[in-house]
This record gives sequence, structure tokens and C-alpha cells, in this order.
Amino acid sequence: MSFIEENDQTQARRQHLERIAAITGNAYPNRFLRSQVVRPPEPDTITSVFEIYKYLTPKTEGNERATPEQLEAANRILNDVHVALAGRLAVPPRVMGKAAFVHLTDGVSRLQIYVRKESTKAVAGGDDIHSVLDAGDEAKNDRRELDGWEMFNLLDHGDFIGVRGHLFVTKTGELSVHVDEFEFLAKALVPMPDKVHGINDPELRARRRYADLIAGSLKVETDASDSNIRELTTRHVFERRAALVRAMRHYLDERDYTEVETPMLVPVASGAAARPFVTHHNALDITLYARIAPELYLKRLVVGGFERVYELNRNFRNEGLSTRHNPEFTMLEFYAAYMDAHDMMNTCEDILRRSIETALAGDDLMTSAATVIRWGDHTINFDKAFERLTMKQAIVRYFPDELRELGAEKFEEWWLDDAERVRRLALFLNDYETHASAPLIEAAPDDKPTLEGAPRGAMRDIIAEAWAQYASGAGDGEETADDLESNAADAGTEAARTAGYVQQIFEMVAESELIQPTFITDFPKAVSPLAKASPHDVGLAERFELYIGGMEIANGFSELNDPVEQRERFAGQQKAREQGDDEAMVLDEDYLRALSYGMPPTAGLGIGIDRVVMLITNRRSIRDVILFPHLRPERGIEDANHEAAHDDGRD
RNA sequence: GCGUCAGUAGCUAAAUCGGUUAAAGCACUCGCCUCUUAAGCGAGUGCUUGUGAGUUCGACUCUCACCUGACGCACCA
Repeated sequence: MSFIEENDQTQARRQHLERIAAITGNAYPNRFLRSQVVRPPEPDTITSVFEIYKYLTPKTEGNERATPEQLEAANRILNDVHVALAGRLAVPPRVMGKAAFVHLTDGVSRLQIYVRKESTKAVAGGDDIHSVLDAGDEAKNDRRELDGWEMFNLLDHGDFIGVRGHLFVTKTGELSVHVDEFEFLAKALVPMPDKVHGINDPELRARRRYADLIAGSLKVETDASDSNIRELTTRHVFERRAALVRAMRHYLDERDYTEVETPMLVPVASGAAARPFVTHHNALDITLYARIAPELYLKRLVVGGFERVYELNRNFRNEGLSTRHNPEFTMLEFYAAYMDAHDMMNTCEDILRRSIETALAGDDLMTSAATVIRWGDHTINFDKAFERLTMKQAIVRYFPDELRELGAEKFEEWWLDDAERVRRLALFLNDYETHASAPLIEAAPDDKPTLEGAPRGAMRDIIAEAWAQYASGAGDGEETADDLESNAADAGTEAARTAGYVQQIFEMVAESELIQPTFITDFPKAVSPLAKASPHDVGLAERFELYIGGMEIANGFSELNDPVEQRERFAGQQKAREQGDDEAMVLDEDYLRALSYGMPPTAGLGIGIDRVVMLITNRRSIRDVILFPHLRPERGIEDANHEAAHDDGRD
């Protein structure tokens, strides 16, 4: 039946609802006409009224109260302002004998209302559409006056009401509405989130985002909380997300990029290395895939004469969930004819810096410049020029100090050009990373398998010994190395395999260290089937990735526009696929045909929007920046849904 | 899929080495209170301690399995 838990609180609310329905005749009226004082003809909101009139509230220091003269001065003006406002009860109705103060919220701000037993009325039916159209027609106006105090005592925390009255400031200096009459608008049948703690359980926050958002608007600031560091609420996170997306669109629109929408359901899922979701079109009786990237469609448009296009929308990848991965995620992809990867790197830097600055400018929760953000314990600076490193430079720079000396040898940059050394290093690091703990636990007297926990000398010996095994080839048989080897083998050729290892090493030693915005260049061609080769090195792609906060944020390159070479690259991927790499890129025959019509030299860029939002909102989990992230289905609710579907006669 | 940690009332949560009837605050119900503001005062309802087994005289506490989640790994160029 119902999925709402039964308890004393839900019962009380339902009883209140029944009483209200009996008294008003309709507990869910269709509309409430709000006043248009602040910005006619827009209806007044709690936020707009509060923002406009709060300047009249007397300024006081600490616990000091406003003087009667100050209050009188403010009230002289405020008492003439008559408003009709609506919102949700932000507190449980707290009655003091014959009067009550409660707060209403519109999801952003809260405003206090003052209700008196003797004078405040409740009304019902007054705003029916006919009563407005046929004003004065008594027969059609079913507006009725009710017992205000009785109605007020049937209200619960979270209910919606509309109020009419005039503004005033209380003795404590708070802007309030002196309510002449109010109207019941809608019932909250379940208890509201805790006013102090909100919702703490991250699962519940994501699963019931509506409740999470409500919690933010109901939360009170406690004495204990530092008023200087206001918390970024869920509402703020998504306002910022919207501001960022708006700024990015604006940036591109201003520079003559055309926003387009290409297919989400595609017959060939290509343009990236990922497994797709599969679905079926009944009428055509064909298999369709949810797109994994819009890339190949956008380049078709460049062929067709759109010199600059962008798409900001969802991609779908059938992969695991993590703090950085959601099966559907938002990507901005754009393409510009006659540019190359270097131009695109500059553009990437510029759009991010400007969009972030625009998105954060005027955000009253920002304490510092809009281009300097807090990311966990770090400060990320978007003002400075983004650093640019080749993949190998990054490996050398971030190679762990405790591993620099491997046995009798010393790690040096030239190792990365030696295929055999690269292979052994990758295998060693992988082993070291995944269960470095095994030998280290033996070395460490306590149960802390960290480098700090073990005696320095013993640690060096262990590493030296482990490395010696790999250097002699003895470590190759390790089970843990198999996955890595098969991964690297996907690419086929010797050079590609080495390239794969270099990339693995990069990800193991450098990626998480790249906190400040850093471009990584010189990607192996073998792992970049859609990118043009570097004019300086045929083994490299003219490609870059941007890392910030230890995350891959953007990926761009000079687009391969030679249809013959593109076909060969696809063929290479096809081979990898046949060897078992089910994420190798799929050949798209129509795309090759499009390229054959001729595509100008073009550069493209993809920016992971969710991750940028994580950065600018200081959120460590992608689930915190996606309104409804994918979660394992809730137990029980599936069955309830299913049952309901059957009741509807749907199957 | 693997590992670590967690799950106590609607919410936030306490409970010494395995030991009496499983604290408390918020919320809810009733009463009092006409400028309160995390309103206050008084009284009251509500927990088969995630589920199921086991060890024990005795289990929130220990063991095993399962469910759910967080984090890490794997997967994800």
C-alpha cells in the first residue's frame, strides 16, 4: 500500500488534514493570489519581500534591542505595506496563549508571521478563478470566513499557507507579517527534517533530494555554529551549478558557437572508449544504444559547415559508480574549425577561468576572490596560468620519493623511453600499490602498514628486494599483474603496449597529485584513436587532458580529419575489441563517410561539468552535485511501484 | 566483485570489561502562557538495538550469514 511509514506523527497530520478538509471543503485549493508590491507584475515572494524591506529593520549590536523610537520609525513605513505571501511553515506552530509567531519559507528565505487569536481570520475559496473573473458576482464567489484560531491549531510543520496582512518589525527587530487572514494551501503528511541537523545520511539526502532541499530551508543557525562560515546548502550547490552552466553557455554563445542537440539514442555507440547501455526500438525492431559521447555527431556538423558548435548534455556509460562516476553525467563538448590542440588548451583555460569567476561572482557565500576556491585542505587558484606538463614530466615530478632508489638503481626520466623498464616499473607499481601492505605489514611492528609506520631502513630493503624481483623478471608471474598486462595488451603493437604502461604509471603516481589546474600533454597515439598525430612525434597524439583537484576535468585534441587514417585507427580498435577489449572504440561507417566530404582542421574539447561543479562547491562526491544520482533501487518501493502499475492496467 | 568501517525511537544520538527497566534533546500528544525566535514551563506516547542464526546464566555489546550504506580498490582512456 502506502510507502509512508505509519507512526504517531503521520497519524496526527492525517487527522489534522481531515479536520481541515471538513472545515474548508477543500484542503487543496488550486491557487493563491500573491501581492505584486516588489516587482509588478511578478508576484511577491518571501525572498523578494524580505530582501526589499530588511533594510528598515533597526541595526543593533549584540543582544542590544532596538529602541522604541527606531521601531516606531520603521513601522511607520512598514505598516502601510500590505502583502499577500505564501510559503511553507518553517517551524512547528508555536503558540503562546493567544498569539503565535511562526516562520514561512519559500525554499530560500524565511519570513516571520504574527497570528493573533482575537483578530486573525482564516478564509477558504476566495481565490477561485471565477471569483476573480466575475468580481462582485456574489453567486459565484464562494469565499468563506472560518475560525482562524481553530484553523491555525490544525497546522503542522511543513504545511503550505497563504497570508494577507501588513509588514511590521517586532520588539526584537525582526521583519514580520501581521496576518489579517490566512488560507490553507497544502498539507505535509510526513514529518519535516530535523531543524538543527537536517538530513545527515548521505543515502537519504540523495534518494530524497526533495527532503534534503527542504531541510536546507528549515535549518536554523545554532549558537554553536560559526556565523562567519555559513554552510553551503544543497540549494546553494545547485544554484551554483546552474550559474556555471549558464556562464559556460554565455561564453560560447558570445563567441559564435552554435548550441546543438544530437542523438541520445544511437545505432552505433562510438566516440569514446566505454561500454554503452543497450535498448530496443520496437517499431523499427533495432538495437539502439544510449550515447557514450556526442563527439562524432558534432564533427559531422563541422563537416556540414558549422565552424563552431557545442552541446552541453548528458552522456551515458555503463560502468561502475564511484564518488567520481555516475552512469549518466553532463559533458560540455565543443568544436572549433581551424584551431589545433594548443589553441584549444588556451580556450579551455579561458572558458573555465571566466565561467567559474562569473558563476561565483556575487555569491555571498564566497569569502575570497571568485577565482580562488577551497578544495578540501587545498586552495585552488584559477587566476594563475595553468601549468603544462608532458605525461612523462608529470611522472618524473611526482614519482614517490621513497621509490626513487630501486635496489641498486635510481629511477630516472630516460627509463620511460625504455620499453622493458617501463613494463617492469608498471607491474611493480601496480603490485606495490594494490598490496604494498603485504610485505610492509611484516616489516612494521605495529599494525600500520604505512611507510611512516615501518623503520626507514627496513622499508628500503623491502622495496629494493621487491624491485629486484621485477628487474630480474621474477615478479612477472604475479597474479595481480595479469589485469594490467591484458589492459596494456589491448592496444596491440609493442609501442602501444608501452604507451599503455606509461599511462598506467602516470595514473598511479601523478594523477592524484595534480591539484592545481594542470594540462597533461603528449598522450600516446595508440590510446587516442580520434586525435591527430603530433607533427613532431608520430607516436604521440596532439592531445591534452586537464587535471584539477586530482581529477580529470577536460580532454581535448586536434581532431583527426583524414578519413583514410581514421579508418585505419578504427581498424586498430576493432582488433583490440576482437582481442577482448569491450571498451575499444567502435567503427562508425557513416562518420567515415562524413569525413570523406572533407572536414577542416578542427580542435575539440570535452569538459566534465559535474566534476567542475564538485570543485566550485567543495564536494568530494559526484552524488552531491547531481540532483538525482543513481543508487541501488530502494527495497520495497520497487514492488510498490510494480503493484501500482498493475492497478493502472499497465504492464 | 574485493577490503575497511557503520546501521540503536520519525530525526540527532548515549549506553564503562558481556550485567538492573536501552539515556537525552528535537519532533509528536495534552495542559499553561498576548512580541516569541533553536520560545519557555509542566505532563505523556513512542525503540523486537538493520535481518536471521549461534555462543552465554545473561547480547546493543562476542561469532557467522544476509540486507543496506559510506570510504578505498577494481572497473571507468
